[in-house]
Amino acid sequence: MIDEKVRVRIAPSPSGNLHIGTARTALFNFLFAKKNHGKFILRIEDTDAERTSQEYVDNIFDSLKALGLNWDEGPDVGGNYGPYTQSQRFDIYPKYVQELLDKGFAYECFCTPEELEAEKELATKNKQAYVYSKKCENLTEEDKEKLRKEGRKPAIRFNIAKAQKAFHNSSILEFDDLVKGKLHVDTNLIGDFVIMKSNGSPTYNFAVVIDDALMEISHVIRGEDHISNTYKQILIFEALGFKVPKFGHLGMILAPDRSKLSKRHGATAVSDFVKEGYLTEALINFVALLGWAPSDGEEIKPVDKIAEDFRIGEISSSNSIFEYDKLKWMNGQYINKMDLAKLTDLALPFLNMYDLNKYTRKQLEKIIEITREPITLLKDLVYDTQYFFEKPDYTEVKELLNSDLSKDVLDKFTEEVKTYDFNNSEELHNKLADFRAYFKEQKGYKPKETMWAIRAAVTGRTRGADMVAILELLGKDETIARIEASRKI
RNA sequence: GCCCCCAUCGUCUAGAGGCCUAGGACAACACCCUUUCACGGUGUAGACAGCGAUUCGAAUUCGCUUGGGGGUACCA
Repeated sequence: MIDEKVRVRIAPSPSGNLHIGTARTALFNFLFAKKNHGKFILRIEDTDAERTSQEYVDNIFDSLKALGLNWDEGPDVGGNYGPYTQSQRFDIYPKYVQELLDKGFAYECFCTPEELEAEKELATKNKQAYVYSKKCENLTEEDKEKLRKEGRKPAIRFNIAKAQKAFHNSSILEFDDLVKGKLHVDTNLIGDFVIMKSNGSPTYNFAVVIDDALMEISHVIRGEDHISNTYKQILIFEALGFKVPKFGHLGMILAPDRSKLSKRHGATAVSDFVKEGYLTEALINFVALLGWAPSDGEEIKPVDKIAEDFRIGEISSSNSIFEYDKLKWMNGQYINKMDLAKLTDLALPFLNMYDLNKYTRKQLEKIIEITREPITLLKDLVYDTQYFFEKPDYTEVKELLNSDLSKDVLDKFTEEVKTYDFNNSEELHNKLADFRAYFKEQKGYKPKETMWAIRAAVTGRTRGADMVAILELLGKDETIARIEASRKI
């Protein structure tokens, strides 16, 4: 149990729709906050105006909400530490840049992109690690004045060595990661990085620190791609006299081919998954299992139950591969357990190519109820419910319908069905059972063979929902019409 | 190139020196149930990357190798 005031955040950059990996990071932050009675904060990091768009901001909001990851503070709900959108915080950064400049932990750099590029090329040529040369570190006022007259605008760089020396004994910087344990790096290998661009906007590593410090973030839980940033950030926290938060780095989610999960692997954004018919409940549950395991072995459980059982130190520190098989299985589980009315609401939009007015709401719910079982995605419903809305297509079952067995069965069924009461499902069920039994005894036809013939005639399929329910939904007239149609092919 | 992280069945994982002839889940396969598909049930197959070291004893500790991932921007 962590006793101090817990404040965690998710800080997505709106340069794309909410990625499933970001959703997982958000989830773990959310779980950590819930478990420790802390606050979960949403901050939008839109410093890079070039790649940012409002559409993505909206997508992030909607996706997080759909997943049930509600935030306590954020751009829309506000809070005492706002604004929660980085671009609206631009006026607060210069003050801290100046402080770093004054303390000697930062300096102006007039290097041009070309000069920097040359340095890098030289390092590569000599097979050396590239580290910024610090050639602007000791520029005199005259030098700077001269450069400024040339029209050069300086960027501000952070002085790694100076900060390291001020707060640590050696050049090795170490921190205790919440999930990975002790992590370290030799700060000599970190170049003096830019904290404020020459155009006056802060860079990511600088803005995060200021924001996290001012928002009093206690624990930073994020992907391990940020480990190398952590060292830079720790040094800034220290140089500014801020309390350094605890860090926890999660393994990454990889595609089945072990590369970064990207668009070519299919859906990557939460909204893409939803469009394919994944339930947000299943998505969030599945993603929780990537790197974390429930103590009771019960894998299917809602987020609030997961939160009770969550311990950050038990998260796996390795990467995990995103396999769709288990997600699909889990989605199927959720589809079958979900409240029918709710599921119908979610399913109907997927069926908008059909004339839904053919049926009452009650009947539509019935259709969903009897077709939900074998599906793993909501969009599977399109195919599986087709014969309720359209005339059957017999091409797949032509051979079956023309078999002697089918002819026998349908000869008799055509006559018998006229006597059935379609408004009495129990009777219908019994009549069909008798019908199967009759052919079993008389001809030795297997029950399923008898049913195949009927199913094929009525739906054009050999697989599908419960026949009794199908017959009821279709009604006597339509059933008879379909059987007659099937006999003419 | 350099730096960092990681390493149990195909995949997600349990496992924190003897409970492990390594457990579960998904996927696969077989059988049962059954009006089909599915669900469910039962079962089969399937892993401690390799090599050293420590120890009476190692999946669990240490080192090396290999493999995978990440970082190396005036992107976030």
